[in-house]
Parts: sequence; C-alpha cells; structure tokens
Amino acid sequence: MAGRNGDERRGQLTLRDVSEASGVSEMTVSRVLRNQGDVSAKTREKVLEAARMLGYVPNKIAGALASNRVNLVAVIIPSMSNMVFPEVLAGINEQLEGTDLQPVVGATYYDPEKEEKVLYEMLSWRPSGVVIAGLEHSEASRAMLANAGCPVVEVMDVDGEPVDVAVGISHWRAGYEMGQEILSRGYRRIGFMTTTSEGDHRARKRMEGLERALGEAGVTLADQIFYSGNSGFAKGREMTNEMLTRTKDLDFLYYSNDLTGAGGLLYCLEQGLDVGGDLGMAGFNGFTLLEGLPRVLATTESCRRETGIEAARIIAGQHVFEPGADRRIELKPTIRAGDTMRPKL
Amino acid sequence: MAGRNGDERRGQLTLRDVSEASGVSEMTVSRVLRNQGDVSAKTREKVLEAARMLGYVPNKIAGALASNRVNLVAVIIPSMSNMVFPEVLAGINEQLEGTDLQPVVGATYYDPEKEEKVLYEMLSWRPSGVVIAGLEHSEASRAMLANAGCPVVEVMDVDGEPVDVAVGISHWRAGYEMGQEILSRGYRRIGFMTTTSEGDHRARKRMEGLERALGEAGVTLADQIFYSGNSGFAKGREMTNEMLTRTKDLDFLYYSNDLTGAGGLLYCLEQGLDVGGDLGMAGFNGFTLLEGLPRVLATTESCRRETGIEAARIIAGQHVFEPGADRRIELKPTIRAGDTMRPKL
DNA sequence: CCCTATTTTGTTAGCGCTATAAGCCTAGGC
DNA sequence: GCCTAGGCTTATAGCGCTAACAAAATAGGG
Repeated sequence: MAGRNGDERRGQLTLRDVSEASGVSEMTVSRVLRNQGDVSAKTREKVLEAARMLGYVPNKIAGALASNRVNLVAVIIPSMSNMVFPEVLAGINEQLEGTDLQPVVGATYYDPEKEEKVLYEMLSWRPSGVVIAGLEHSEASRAMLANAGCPVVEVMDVDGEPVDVAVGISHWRAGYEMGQEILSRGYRRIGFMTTTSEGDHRARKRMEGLERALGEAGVTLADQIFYSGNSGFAKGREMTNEMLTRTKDLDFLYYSNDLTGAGGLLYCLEQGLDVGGDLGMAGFNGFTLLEGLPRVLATTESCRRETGIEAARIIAGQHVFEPGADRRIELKPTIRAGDTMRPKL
Repeated sequence: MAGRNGDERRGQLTLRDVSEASGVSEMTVSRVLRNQGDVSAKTREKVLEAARMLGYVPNKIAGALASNRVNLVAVIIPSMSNMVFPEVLAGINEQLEGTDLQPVVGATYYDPEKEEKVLYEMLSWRPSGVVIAGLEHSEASRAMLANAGCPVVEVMDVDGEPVDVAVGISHWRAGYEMGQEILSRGYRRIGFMTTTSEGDHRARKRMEGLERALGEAGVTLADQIFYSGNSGFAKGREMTNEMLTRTKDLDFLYYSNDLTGAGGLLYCLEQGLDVGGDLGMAGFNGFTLLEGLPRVLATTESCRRETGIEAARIIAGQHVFEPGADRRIELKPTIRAGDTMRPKL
C-alpha cells in the first residue's frame, strides 16, 4: 500500500528505485547523490552505477521541501526585449555559475500590478534570493519583499530607499554628470530625447539630474521629445529629423539610449552636420556592440553586467555587509566622450 | 511535537496559520486559495481576509510535490549575451503570459557538457515542458530529454531528428536560398564571414546550404573568415577590411550575422565602394533594431520570436499534433533584399 | 579477543501541501 | 418523523526526499 512507485506513476523514478537496484537504503542513495556525508567508495560506485543505469534524476521538489533549501534565485525585470535587462541577467548568470544557484526570470512589462503577480508567483517557490529591477514598487510588493525571508536586491537604481539592498548606478547623477560634461564643452542649446516606457523612473531621474546640471548654469532644455515603443536606429533618425527641423539652433542632442543615439548620429552625418564639432551628441548605456560606428558616440557606461554580478554576489552570500553600513552599492558609471563632442573649453 | 510551525521556523507562514486565523480546516483554506471546489461565499471571504492580513504566500514546493504538478518550463539556450536567444525567450514569455506557466532559463555557453549539467538540474524540478536550442545534444542529454516525461521542444533548427518536437527554420535552406538569391543578382566572387561559436551547427548548416547553392552554379566561395568572440560592428569592419585587402575582386560579402554585416556595410560605405551595385552584401537574422542604417542590409529574417511563441504553444498544449504528422514545425524565413544587392538579372 | 572510537549504513519522522474519502449539515419528498 | 440528496467541510494518508538520530560494521589498542 505505502510507497508504491516506480511503476504506474508516470514511470517516474524515485530514490526507492535506485535503492532497490543497488541494494542499499534510500538514505544512502541520497547521500551519494548529494555528495554529502561519508559513504564508502564501493557503495558510492554501486549507487552511481545503478542511478546511471536507470537514468534517475533526483526530484528537487521533494528535496527542497524536506531540506527547506531552494537553489532558485528570482529575477524580476521589466522586459526581455530591451537589451539592457538581458545584460544584467547575463551578469547574474555569470556570477551564479560557480554556485548551485539558478536564476528564474519573470517579466513585468513595466506594470506594477503585473510585477505584484510575478513576485507573488516567484516567492511561492521560496527562492534563495530575489533580484528585482528598480526601487519603485507597489506597497503590496514592498511588503512581500520585506517578508520574503531571503536576500532581496533591488538593481539598476540607487536613488531611493531599498527594501534590503540596492545595487546600480544613480541615474540622477548620471544625468547630472552628463549635463556638466555637455556644458563643459561649451554646448548650450540642448535637445533631449527620451523614452517614456523604459522603466520610467530611471529615465525620469536622469532627466532631472540633467536639468539640474543645466539649471545650475542657467541653461534650460531647448527642446525635448518623449517617445514610446522600441528604441532603434530608425526611431533615433526620425526624432532627430523632427527635432532639428522644429528647433533650429540646437548644438547638442542627448538621447536616453545608445540605439536611438546611433540612429541620430547616422542621420546627422548624412546631413553633413559637423558632429563632434558644432553639434555634440550623446547616448546612454555604453552598448559595446555599437563600437564600430563611423564615429564613437559619447555615452555613459551604465554598468549593467557589473550590476548583475554584484547582485548575484550578494544573493550568494559572497558579499558581507558591515552592520550599519549603507546597504546601497552605488556603481560608478563612466562617461565615454567618444568623438561626438568637441574638446573641453 | 508534530507540525510546530509559524513561530521558530524562519517565521514562514503555512496553511496551518491561515487555517487557525480563519477558524476553518487547512483543506478549506487550500481550496479557497486555489479557487477549486465548492466553498461557501462566507467562508471564502473569511479565509481570503485572514490570508491577506497575515501576508500568506502559498508554498508551491509543497503544493507541487503533493499534486505532482509543476508550472515551470525549462528553457535552455547557449547564451544570454547573443541577442538572438533573449528574443526567442521573449517570444516564449509572451505566449506563456496567458497561462500559469513560468519559464526558467539556463545557459550552456555552447558547451555540451555544460548543457548536460543544466538539463539535469532543470529536469530535477520536474518541469511541465522543456525548450532547448538546437538538435545536437550529447547522448546522455538526448536520453534525459526522451525520458523527461513532459513535452520537449527543440528550437531554432529543423535540420535533423528531434527527440520530440522541433520548431524553427532550416538553416541549411536559409543558406541555400540566400546563395540562390546572390547568384540571381549576378554576383560570383563571394566572400563569407561566419562565427565559429554561435551554435556552431546552425552556422555550419547555413554555410553548407550556401555552398550547395553556389556549387550548383559551379561557383565556389572566393574567400572566408571564421571568427570567434562577440559579434559587433567593430568585428564586421575588421574582417571586411581584412578580406577586401587580401582578396581583390570580391563582388559579394555574406555575413553570418546582421551586426557584423552592419559593421561591414558602414566600412564599405566609408571606403566609397558601390554597395548595392558592384558590391553586394547580406547579413543574417533580421534584427529590427538595425533598421535605420544608411542602407538597408539584405538579410534573412530568422523568425526568432515566432519560434519562441510556437514552442510555448506546444508546451502549453495549445498546439495539437495529428498522430503520425511530422513533428517538425518549419518556419519560413524570408529574405529581405534591402538595398545592398543589385537588381535581379 | 574484548572494548572503545570511528566509520558507514539504516530508521524514523516529518517538510507543507493536496487527493481522496468520509462526515456533517440543511433541504426536500413521502 | 425518517430518509436521501446534495452542498460544504473535515480527517487521513501520502507526494519523494532529507535531518536527526540509531544501529551496525569496521578499525585500533591493550
């Protein structure tokens, strides 16, 4: 009656099957398979052989329940199709490589309600850690994160209060610093093109930082465009054309994204504009795959991979915080001037 | 002694806690939370209220073990950093949206041994389905897939025998058709640049198809370069320079990737070459984010998102195969001539 | 060869949930 | 009032594995 398995039940193999095949107890098989505790070499060999023969694959569901340990890391990002997030994920993946942790990915599509649902779903697997993009979440989400009972790392932003730990760059500062950079090169009539959808908060913070830097020099944005939809070369061309047409004396174009920036760059070069001289241009992110454009677009390297790596280190317990220390890890983005800005004054 | 929980054990809430708080049995709570079976409106309300108050999140580990149902889909891809795979993943994600299935991603880094490990790891969660890139796997991997006890979809290639189902384009055919296209436009001295790492098999199959098409017209490749490392504009420029330098009379450059192709395109334009006239060029994949280059690069649209969508449909049981039908779903890539090839003869 | 220290193996009792069957109501028919 | 039907609720028994402890086998010392 009890424990019948290994036959009718989907033909799923259990420890019991391996145990019977190798003539030792289930516990010993378990030990061998987890490489845990002392087992004699002879027994180990016997068990491994039997497991191999049968094609046994352990059931982690049962294992996790029994041991109260789950090797999954929940990763919650806004979207898969914006290159930025897979890059963070790649960093996480890379760092988790050495450990036995596995990332599980969920997408929120920039929707707080969807985020709540995904988070709930993820937490119901009792993961060993949560990595979630951004610092802005619904109240319910924050409550769930606070009670998750595992490390929670909010990534890609440090301008705010994290639930537990935050890793990323300050987008406000990134905007501010690029603003200063632009001014330091003598540009004053600045046009800004930004997405409304890409994590909203981060793009907004960059814009606020930018405006502050300009404001301190008594400069205001000469023009701006908010777009939605995918960022690509075509979008950059189109917006650039529009902006240059309607606002005549611009001397700098700042894009919230390298891809639109690159599109704009190509457009301006075709128009024969003096890019890197009278007309300055900059993007944001530092996508390496763009290296090789006719000009190197000025940009802010946003440390995406490093963010992922650092987040994973925290989850994996490889980063220890001093008690009382700031639990925000602010990575330093670097501005790459490229050759689309004229020299400093 | 038995069942002590809800206090010392990490403070993790269980059904028992909700049950006590709402004054009904655990079973009833379980029913309410799963929206399953008949529960009176009054009880339901009481339970939901208690769960909300406590901030209870169900434990799917336990649920999965008890019910033998797991809502995870294992997705195994070579890499996160090659744009192609996140795009397939995005398709999967999109299609799974309506269902209660969740993708779990693992990367193999083009290493069959690593693939074996990741697969083993994934299967130990007893997922509801497996989506894995490519048709070439180690024998052990194939055995695991065959015994997975769930739908297995091999994606991005249909040139071979799938374990269960295959979804994707025929890379051989893609290469063959581009070969024909190139010939039909009167090009004869063709240089080919391809990666050695990107899924090897698929790039190889494209090359074989290409060579066959050329061979049928008595043409052989005039030159070729195999590169490894990341595909980007810079790599494309560099290779193009090298190839054009060492082989003088090339009239067509075919790249295994749009990104390197785009780099080559920019290079050739700068050199003042007659791109789209005497010199033809083509890439592969159809990355939409590249729309907006000075010329539209000819390419083969490789149906990445559709592949993901179709794979997810199969896993979700939304695609029913007639018994005996071909279990390979061959998506039809389309050649986009762009304006980097001269008109057909 | 006995006895203890150590290594190796086995037994027992759940992990938190759900399937199943059983129980308890309230209605309704005779 | 008795009995059955049905709606709602609870009790019982695991799911496949591992922690913790118990037992057996082996090794070592006198």
